[in-house]
Amino acid sequence: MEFKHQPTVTLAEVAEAAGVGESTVSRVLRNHGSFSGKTRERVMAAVERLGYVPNRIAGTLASTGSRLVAFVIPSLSNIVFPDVLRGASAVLEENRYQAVFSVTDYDPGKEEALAAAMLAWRPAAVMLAGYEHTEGTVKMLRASGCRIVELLDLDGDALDIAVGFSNRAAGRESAAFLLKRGYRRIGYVGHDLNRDTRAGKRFSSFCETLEAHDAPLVGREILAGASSVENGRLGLERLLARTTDLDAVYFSNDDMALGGYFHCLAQGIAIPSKLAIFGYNGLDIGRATPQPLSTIRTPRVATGQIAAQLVVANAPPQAVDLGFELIEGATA
Amino acid sequence: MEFKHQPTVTLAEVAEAAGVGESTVSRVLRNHGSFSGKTRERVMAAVERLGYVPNRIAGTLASTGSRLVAFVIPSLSNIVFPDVLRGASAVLEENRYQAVFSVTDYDPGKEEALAAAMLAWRPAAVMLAGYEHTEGTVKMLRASGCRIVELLDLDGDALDIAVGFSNRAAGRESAAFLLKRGYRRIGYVGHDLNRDTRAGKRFSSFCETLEAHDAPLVGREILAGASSVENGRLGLERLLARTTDLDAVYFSNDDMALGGYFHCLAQGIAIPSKLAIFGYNGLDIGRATPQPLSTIRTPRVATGQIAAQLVVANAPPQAVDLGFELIEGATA
DNA sequence: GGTTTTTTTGGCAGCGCTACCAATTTGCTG
DNA sequence: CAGCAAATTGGTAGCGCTGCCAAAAAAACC
Repeated sequence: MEFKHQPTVTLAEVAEAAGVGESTVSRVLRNHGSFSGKTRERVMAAVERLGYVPNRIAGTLASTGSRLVAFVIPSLSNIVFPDVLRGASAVLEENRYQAVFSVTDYDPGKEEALAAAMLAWRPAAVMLAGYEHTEGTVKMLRASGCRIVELLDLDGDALDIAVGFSNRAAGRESAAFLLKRGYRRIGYVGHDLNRDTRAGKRFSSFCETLEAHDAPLVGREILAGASSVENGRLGLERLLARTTDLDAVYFSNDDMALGGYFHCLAQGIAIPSKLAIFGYNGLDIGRATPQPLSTIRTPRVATGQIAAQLVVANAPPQAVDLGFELIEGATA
Repeated sequence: MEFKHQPTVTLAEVAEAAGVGESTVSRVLRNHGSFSGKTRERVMAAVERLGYVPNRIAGTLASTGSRLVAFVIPSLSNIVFPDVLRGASAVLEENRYQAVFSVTDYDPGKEEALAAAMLAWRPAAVMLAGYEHTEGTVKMLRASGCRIVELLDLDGDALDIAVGFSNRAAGRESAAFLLKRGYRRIGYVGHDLNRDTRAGKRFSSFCETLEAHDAPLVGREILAGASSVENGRLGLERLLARTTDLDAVYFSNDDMALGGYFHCLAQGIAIPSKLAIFGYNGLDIGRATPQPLSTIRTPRVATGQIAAQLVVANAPPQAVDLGFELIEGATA
């Protein structure tokens, strides 16, 4: 079966059927401008009768400014981004905006290509992760005239709107917490940092903080793939095989940390007395493990919500710091 | 700062700058129709020079059929749906389609409203979860003339295309597996089944299978909220408090099952000798727990991929069964 | 060189809607 | 009931692009 367009009902046909002008139908449907009660009823009756569905493509083209919001996100596997989308989509739906998205796989080149494709839809705003974009991407976005929202990072200069928190501060506070608890021989298990630059920022300020307190990082294990529970488990296993006397390990995020936690459970390594574990993100699952995971809870859903609200309200350029919360947990 | 449209470069301006006609620019840009090599170069040079970004809104309006694919999904918290989106978006991006989405929160009324909003964008296809839609939704979709893809369920009649697997079969096989292992006093812990009808189908065929083998369900605990690790833990705790001598528990999905698993770990309940645990979904995390989770692995990403491929290829109506895989694991 | 083909090109009418403006109707005031 | 303001309507020119058609240019052929 080849695709066949149904004969679509147009606004003009509704106008005809209702015995009014096209612009009147348009006004009624958008509830914009003035019209009498009976006109409204006649139009609505015709709409109902014909099963009219407005064509937003045509509407958008004719009017200035669209109600599309474009998300260009690195991944859908990392729960962070579905969470952001979730927060944003609720707000956007309420305001009759439509979300469109594409996934870059943490590849800046792909980000540029996808951003270009997105701009072709003339969105009201483009939402991106963080500040690291190619020159081409920045130039394009700037030239597009649409709002630009950078999410989940505040360590840098925003192009327009930024919503999130400081990853550097998160790394710093994580380190400070471990030091305060008396850990001195600290290691790191993480995933590919070149791609996930926010994890990279956390890691570097984590290390700096350790050094500033004369307890430099003792060992690290960086795994090539994406973050995952299995990689966390594998990473900790490797790190422990190589580095002795570790008393705490910082993970690039909770997925990885849970992997490490499971490794300890499986190997009978006492937590936190023998080895402390600290994560990042504050996933729900970390609250339900036998020992709650020590981590930093990030405002992922709120980031999406606030970002969407600012776009809907067409707010002035600004950086909104939503902060984060350190969860002491029981693994560190 | 109020939103201000930049003076946008149009195709007509590019044509002017390149010294060719509008249709020639259009042909070159879409690589469609014929044009000479030098024309191509001149056009591309002008595009580059002016920083022209095609307007897909206008393009879609002018041509027949759009390259938008609409997803109307129940949730972004349940990893199932991000996984489906992930699979689909890769295929769609390769084919220059654009994904748009909205979230129903498992509310059929909201699904209807959002589907209507989606149709206003005249998508090439609408992708929905499962078969349970309101009469209004079905009528609208049918009338729209766009492709309809129902995902993750095959127990029912497809409107057009369906991609997924049988949830009833999954429930049946889960029960058969537990019975084969010798468990006879089996309980269930699940989340709200009215909303998640696919979980409901699994549960009912699970129960039927147990009854057919003279080992009817011994107890159940249904939690009001969404599925989550914490609810799974809480659910199992409640069920155990009420029902004695259970030897196995079936969970509505892996999130819930992990919660149950953690409860057992925390309470020192030996798995599987004292209590067996069986989940559903086959999340990666279940492979990394000290004892791998016994579960059914569902082809979530593949569901998205295949669905997208069928839409892109404009395939005839069909139901594609991708099956599932029973993971024996070590918890049952 | 003169045709006949084939390839390349430009013009222009929409796609379905919104924004603007002018026309019409209604409501009030004195 | 004239006289004017306010509320309601319809007409229509685009929005930026694609698809069709006919014209022009290039290539192929006798």
